[in-house]
Amino acid sequence: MGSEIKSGDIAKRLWLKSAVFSKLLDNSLSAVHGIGLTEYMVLQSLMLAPNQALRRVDIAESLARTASGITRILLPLEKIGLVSKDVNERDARVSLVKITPSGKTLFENATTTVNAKSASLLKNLDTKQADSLLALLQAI
Amino acid sequence: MGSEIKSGDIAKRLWLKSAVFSKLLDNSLSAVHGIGLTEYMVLQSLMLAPNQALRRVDIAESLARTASGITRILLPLEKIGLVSKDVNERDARVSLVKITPSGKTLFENATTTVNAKSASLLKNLDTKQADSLLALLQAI
DNA sequence: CACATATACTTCACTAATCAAGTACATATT
DNA sequence: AATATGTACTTGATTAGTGAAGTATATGTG
Repeated sequence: MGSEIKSGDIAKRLWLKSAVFSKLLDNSLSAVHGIGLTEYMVLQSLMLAPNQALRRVDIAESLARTASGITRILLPLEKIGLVSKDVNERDARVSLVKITPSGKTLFENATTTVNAKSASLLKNLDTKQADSLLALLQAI
Repeated sequence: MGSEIKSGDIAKRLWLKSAVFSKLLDNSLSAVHGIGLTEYMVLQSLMLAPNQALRRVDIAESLARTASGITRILLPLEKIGLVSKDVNERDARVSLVKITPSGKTLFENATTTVNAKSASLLKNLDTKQADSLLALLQAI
């Protein structure tokens, strides 16, 4: 049953490539926009959300982090005004997070950086291969 | 130029899937074998090396970590006897790392766990898709 | 309604990893 | 040979993230 072996190899490659990509993307984002990759991903979750607001637990869920991790990430983001707190009238436990106009602007600019850097990291792949890779990553 | 956008999506998916996979693999390894995923990857680097010995800088390079990170990872691995220090007569700066017999045994067992867990995480993919994904991850 | 259980979030203590500085040794240059 | 530069590694301070415990609020059940 060689397919298990192959699965292990896929997982290890995924681990390694992600480490390389994350480091380079993180460096680019920090240098140009002053936020890290995880912070960027938080902003993206908020941008994709209906009303551009989410509960902390939902951000955690969507990024495979813990609630406490999200609490810590949001502190500086709020301090520099990229996100803001919003109350939920139905449930006083939740403190909704909303992306601010300046958060949106920064996100759009940062997205340009992420896309450009990613393209340079994936320059070995032709269009068909890139489509295929994206589809496979979405399938798993 | 939509290909940049796609590249960004690939990078983000890679980041997210790797987080999910790493967490689950790490949990399985810790529970069953008492080592983390990074420690497992260090052992793998040593297993694949000629003579099953490597310099710290080479381990760091092969795993996309820093030298100081490797120093810290090796401490407990040496303490529990999975690796051992070896001197290099040509160059007194380097302290070679060698996998021990018990390190080899543990690595073989841990590999079974990694492969099984990975296969379960990739069960959505058929053989052809898995081949394709592995090839693409190796190409980038 | 009262009470048990569940959920959202935060805080504390800890872990894994980084970067920068320091030490020891090696290699090249003069 | 003396000195400068480079390389391998370690250490101290810091950062990002985790897990467990605590607080506050909500929901379901006798």
